[in-house]
Amino acid sequence: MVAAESTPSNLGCAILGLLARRPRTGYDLARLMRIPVGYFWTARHSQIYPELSRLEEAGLVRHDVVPGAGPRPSKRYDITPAGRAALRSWVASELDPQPVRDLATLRLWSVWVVAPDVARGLVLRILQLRRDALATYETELAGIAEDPRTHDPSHPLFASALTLEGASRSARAAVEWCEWMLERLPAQDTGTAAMSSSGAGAR
Amino acid sequence: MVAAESTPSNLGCAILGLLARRPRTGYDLARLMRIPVGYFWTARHSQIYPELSRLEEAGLVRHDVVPGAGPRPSKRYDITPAGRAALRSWVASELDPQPVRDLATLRLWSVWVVAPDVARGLVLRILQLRRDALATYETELAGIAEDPRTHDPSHPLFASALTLEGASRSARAAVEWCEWMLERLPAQDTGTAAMSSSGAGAR
DNA sequence: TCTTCCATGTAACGCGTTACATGATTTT
DNA sequence: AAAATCATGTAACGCGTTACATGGAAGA
Repeated sequence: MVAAESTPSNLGCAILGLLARRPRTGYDLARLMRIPVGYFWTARHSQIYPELSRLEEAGLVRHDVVPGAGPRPSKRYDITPAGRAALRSWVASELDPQPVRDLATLRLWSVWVVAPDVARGLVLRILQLRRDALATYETELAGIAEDPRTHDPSHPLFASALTLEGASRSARAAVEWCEWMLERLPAQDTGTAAMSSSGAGAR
Repeated sequence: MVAAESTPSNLGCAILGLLARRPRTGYDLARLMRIPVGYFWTARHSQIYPELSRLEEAGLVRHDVVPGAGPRPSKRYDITPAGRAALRSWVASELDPQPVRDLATLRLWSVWVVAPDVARGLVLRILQLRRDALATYETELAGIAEDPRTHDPSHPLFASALTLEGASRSARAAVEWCEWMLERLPAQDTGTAAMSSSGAGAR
């Protein structure tokens, strides 16, 4: 009844989701969109500032100016009741299947064109990336797991625990997959001789 | 030495990866970029046709005209030796960590703002999508698993089996995660009475 | 007769990345 | 003295999606 009611973009809803937890400056939001929201959705500050303007124009957020934090006055954004309603409606709305975009797997699709040791190098690199990611998620999950509020479905920590658990399981599955692939890609037993100078190993 | 040697885009390399397996028309490529390459990388025909022109200009693919297949003459594309070299070089090149973009998890991040039964509905929907995906991958994997060439690292089927195995494991992890979430989101025990007509179950 | 499949392209638009631009405070 | 952090914005460019455009053959 009040505003235009057009559902904001996914980015807009990501921002609303952060502001529903607590008020933030644009700079804060940009940092949080790397960690921890960046574990499943990323955005740069160059996207965030214009989006905040749009959300404000739609009446979903508002801001006041806090002079303290930075050198110049910062804008501290907060979600409005209309914004909260838009967020709820978005969470409950129909979810369509989403296209996947996974460069690592795309490369593996063509891994048959390279020598087995090069293939092994690629898999080892993917394994390293996934292990690093897994460690990050597990550390963060450990930091909140003790908190009993992770069991309260109406508390933000509940949702944080769910998403971190999902990220962990996904990364762990990827790590196991990489190890499975390495079993199928035996390290070169260097034939007979004449191969010691190769340089085939690392990049 | 021959051409400009600028690495083609990811889309270009995806196309080269398909053409390295066998010659195809643009239409064929568009279909394959839905299934099975679409399981980890998607592209529409409106992207593919211009990209084929760019690849041809760079000398990485060439085409001949086959009058048979369609109503108008079709262009049958094939990879050139330079294209094969570019593909090999891309597969072996340094792989950086890639941003994830997962709308389902983004929604779950804000799931604490909705009522538990709405949250359950979202998780059930995600579960359904992942189960469907898992069934697709497993069917396709079963279709090639018997073939001994899936064990030959220089055969395309080897790479197909790797990627399908990864997609399966990822989907299975997601299914198990959804089931884990459902345990934490008990179905509403409907208080006392007056709830028999709910319809809370299916979508 | 209508829809689907084969087959190829172009145009408009939106989202996301990279780079440009400025500048004070705090840490190294 | 230099670099990183806090803090906010704009501009250019590229990739991806949706829609526009055409049209013959085969099946429902």
